[in-house]
Amino acid sequence: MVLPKHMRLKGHRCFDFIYKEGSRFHSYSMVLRVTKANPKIKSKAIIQNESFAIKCAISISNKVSKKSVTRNKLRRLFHQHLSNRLSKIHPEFEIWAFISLKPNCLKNSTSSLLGECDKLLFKSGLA
RNA sequence: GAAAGCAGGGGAGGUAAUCGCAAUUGAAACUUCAGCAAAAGCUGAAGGAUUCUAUUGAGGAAAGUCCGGGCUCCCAUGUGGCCAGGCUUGCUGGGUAAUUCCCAGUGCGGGUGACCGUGAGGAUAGUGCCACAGAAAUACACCGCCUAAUGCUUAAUGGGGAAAUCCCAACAAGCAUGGCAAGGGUGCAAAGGUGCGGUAAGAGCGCACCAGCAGCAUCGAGAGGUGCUGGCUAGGUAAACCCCGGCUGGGAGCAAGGCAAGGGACAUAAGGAUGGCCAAUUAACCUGGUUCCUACAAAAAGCCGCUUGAGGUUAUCGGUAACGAUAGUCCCAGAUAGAUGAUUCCCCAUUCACUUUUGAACAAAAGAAGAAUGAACAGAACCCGGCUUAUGACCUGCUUUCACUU
Repeated sequence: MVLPKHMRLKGHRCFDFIYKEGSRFHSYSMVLRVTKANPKIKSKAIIQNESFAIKCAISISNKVSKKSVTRNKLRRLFHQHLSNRLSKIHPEFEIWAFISLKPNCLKNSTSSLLGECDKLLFKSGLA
């Protein structure tokens, strides 16, 4: 299962913004960045008359694995997990979240990775 | 029956269900704009983080980015020829848009064979290099072999002489001049190889066979094949320079490039004008601000390019084949922080254990309730054609060798 469209983060400017402004939460095998949304940066084409949601993105670099198959599997795993956890939450304003995996994350099993992800989400106050 | 060789097929099972994602078609509602209308509203256009419906949704290598193109932009460019430069370009003929690719052959090498491999012009155009070793590497005689020739010494023996330490001839031995390239040794390589003859010893010196070269005849479209004759033939390296033949505008790559919108504004940076004005502080210096000049970007965000193409597929014809021609038919991913996933039951397939029958046993056949598994390599990013590398189970065809039976 993949994240639905309204929960995805898009556009290069958004990522630049979150890299600069986001508050960071570290763990052994990943980094979570969270900010409030910056509506100025959003693409003009998108008209915001919807209820606010948490927008997520995941970055898995080539250093994690050179094979795109394993990267795809990790991405799908995280997408499914995040959509299960965060789809029911409706915050008062829009929040952007961004998880980047560190190169050593393949040493852990998938269930422990998801556990780490839950801890970080709790730490940041999202869940 | 066994062991092999070659060529293919086929690649997360199913016209399954539910949920989810991407693209597209259609419908509905919504939003915006325009027009009409007194108003409610109606009509038209556009839009997408809405809803519903339908269709489609990754590979044989999508990979490596090693070649060749298409396409796009920049630079150069009148046309033709010659020269220079560049090219791992190099047996022959064909195929292709093109190639370092493919097909069919030739030569050479490997295999009992089916078959496989092949970086296959020139070393007699020239220049260079060949360490170490070895006497000598484009030239030789260290060891060795030889006394036929010439010279010298000794000289059995024979002859002459009255005799002599005399003279003549001379078997044999030794030495020198010389002959040899057989053998030894060195080395990747030592003046074609093996054998017989021949010789003082040897040597293509002669002969036979083999290798190479040249000429002639003949077969073939050609690379080349076969036969005859001749003389007797000097290692390697051209991925050393080079010679010969062939080909050849250069560069960047879809983040190519184009369009729309927006704009020389705001902001930033460095300096100059020994400029003007203002401030600290009256003048000069200095510092800061402002003005003017210069540079830079936001810009990888929207749309196009973008997937109808040297396309797939079927039939017929031509061709040994690669491939080509004609006709019919089909439309089959197009994302841009980047879509293909998850769950479930049934069916199917394989394996395991189970039952029955045949059977001494191994095993074979049938059966149906059950369990496990549904795989390896691997993920499109402008598009094609090749090459290379990775890859589990299964299936098909042709051929070879060996063994057995008839």
